[in-house]
Amino acid sequence: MNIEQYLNQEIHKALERIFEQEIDPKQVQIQRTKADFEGDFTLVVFPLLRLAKTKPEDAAKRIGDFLVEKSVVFDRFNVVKGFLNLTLSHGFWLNALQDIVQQPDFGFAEKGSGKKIMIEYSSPNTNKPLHLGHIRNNLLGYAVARILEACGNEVVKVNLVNDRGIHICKSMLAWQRWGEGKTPSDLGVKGDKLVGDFYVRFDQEYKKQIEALKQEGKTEDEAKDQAPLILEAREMLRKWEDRDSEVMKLWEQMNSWVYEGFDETYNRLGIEFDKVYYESDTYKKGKELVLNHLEKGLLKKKEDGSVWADLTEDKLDEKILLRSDGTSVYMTQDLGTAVQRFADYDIDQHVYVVGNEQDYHFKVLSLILKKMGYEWATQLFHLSYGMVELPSGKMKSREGTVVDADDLIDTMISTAAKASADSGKLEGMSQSDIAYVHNIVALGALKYFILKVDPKKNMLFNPEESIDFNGNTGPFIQYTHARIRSLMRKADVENQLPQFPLSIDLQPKEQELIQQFGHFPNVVAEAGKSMNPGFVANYLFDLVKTFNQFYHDHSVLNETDEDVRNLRLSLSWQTGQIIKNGMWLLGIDVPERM
RNA sequence: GGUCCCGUAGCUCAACUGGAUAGAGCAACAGCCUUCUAAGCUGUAGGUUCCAGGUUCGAGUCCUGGCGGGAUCACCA
Repeated sequence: MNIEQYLNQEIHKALERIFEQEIDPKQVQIQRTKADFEGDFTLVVFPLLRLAKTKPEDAAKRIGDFLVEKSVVFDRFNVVKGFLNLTLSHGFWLNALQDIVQQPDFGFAEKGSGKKIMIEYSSPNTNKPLHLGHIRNNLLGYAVARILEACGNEVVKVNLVNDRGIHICKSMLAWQRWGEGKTPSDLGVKGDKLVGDFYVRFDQEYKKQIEALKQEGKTEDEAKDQAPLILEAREMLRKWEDRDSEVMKLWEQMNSWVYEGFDETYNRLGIEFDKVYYESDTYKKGKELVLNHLEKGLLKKKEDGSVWADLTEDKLDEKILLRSDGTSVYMTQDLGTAVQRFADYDIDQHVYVVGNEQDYHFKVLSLILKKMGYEWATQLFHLSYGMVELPSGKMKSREGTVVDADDLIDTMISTAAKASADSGKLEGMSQSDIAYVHNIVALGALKYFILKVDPKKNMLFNPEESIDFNGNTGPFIQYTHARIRSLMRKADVENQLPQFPLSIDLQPKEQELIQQFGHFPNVVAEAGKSMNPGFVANYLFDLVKTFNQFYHDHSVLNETDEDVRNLRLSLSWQTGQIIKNGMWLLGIDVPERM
């Protein structure tokens, strides 16, 4: 139990005694007191006026008198309008710190107390390298997975790779024709880049053919439909579906190149999966499910043989589930995999990290499953996130404005290296240690920059200005951690913390720090509930600011009063622990030095 | 056009989900390196929270209607 929960409980009990009746916990609103007012926590008395039947000020005073008189926790109070500002005793704060220090993993709920949750994220196409949009997806998915885990849930992280379809055939065909048999290692490029390049090549050649056909008098649509390249690509897809051995071989080879490239990028980003699904294995799933429900009369078949779900009574359109040739569409696959995953893994919830352009898709998905009678249909959660926009607008591959994930990471690392060299703080360290620090600082900057923004909002990314290392940034938080670790080394208390006495005066900023320590579990819970890592990011920034403000003016090592010195060392150590834990939730490493 | 999301300082974002005088960081200006790491700290300046109504003790937050931006409404995935 953290500080806020404890106070809530105590005050709730007191209120029931004062008003001699049961009180809805929702009416007990306790918040941290605003900086401009005296006090630590504030009780909002407006919701209680119906019980008190007096003016707000009088009710607040009555409650304040009672609390201060009956409990040693509350030292004094003041009343401003309907706000009861309570100041807690020093003893309470010191006890709270004592409790917090004794819980090494504090903020993290006990394992096994929660639900089993599957989270799907990343989900790339194999014909394009990862770009900035994927980075937001990957970072969000990974951070949310860790936060859910910290909230006591068992989490299964999965990736669904789109490795089939006409777009893959385009890359394959282009490579076959113009690739001269050269592999990624022959050319010295990443596999995913190579395949992406041939996808682009296909498109270029395809356009030339379309132009040529238009010169011959065909319409745009006819030209698009009849160009030799597209016909060949379709033929290749047919062969793929017939498991033609030559096509399969090519497909497997080119995919393996892509996966190698993806894995490298995932590694650099520091993200991972418990299981990878491939659409080539799952794309037929769902057909049987649809046919079953067709028999039951839930779905209907049109004259041409296509199967539809009628959602008009839910104010949505009709949705096709099987084409007239009997094949599955995207929705059908997702229906099938959802049913299978809930059965195979016995999960309670399923989170999909997918961009907001698919809001409609997921709305329909859970609606259809609900109509099919699956109780867990309401437990599908679409973690919908906004676009990453550039100063020039949206990323468009045709205009070459796509920000490539690997290029971006490279840029970040060289920027971090330069900033680091300018400061000269890493002198004397080995090259590999220095490279390690540059790497985690660069990625810390990138990850924090993206995660601090509310997922559902579109966000702006300016690659030219790159990312700051000052202010509300990952490196600022990492830097504070490095300084705290340095302090611990110099004080020689790394492994055992000194005990501090329980009778010592606390400075306001010291109380504020302890308050923030106690708030951390709430932040983690809130981040889990709303699947918003931004809560954690912004909390860490607040904490670090408070720490820096205070410690800039107070030397710990030169402190002669041993009690004060021990207390401040403890507060520093604790701040370092929370930074480490909090950044871990975001998937960001913290260095010992930087 | 229907539906969904967004609109907060010059810029990028917060605001503990209905609480007090809307806060940070960039950028600008003025200070602080004999002081545990200056990737830091302290100040100054910057606001009709898109507009208009409504709900109530209280609205950036909730409801209605506008305006602006984005997404989506495929036998693509």
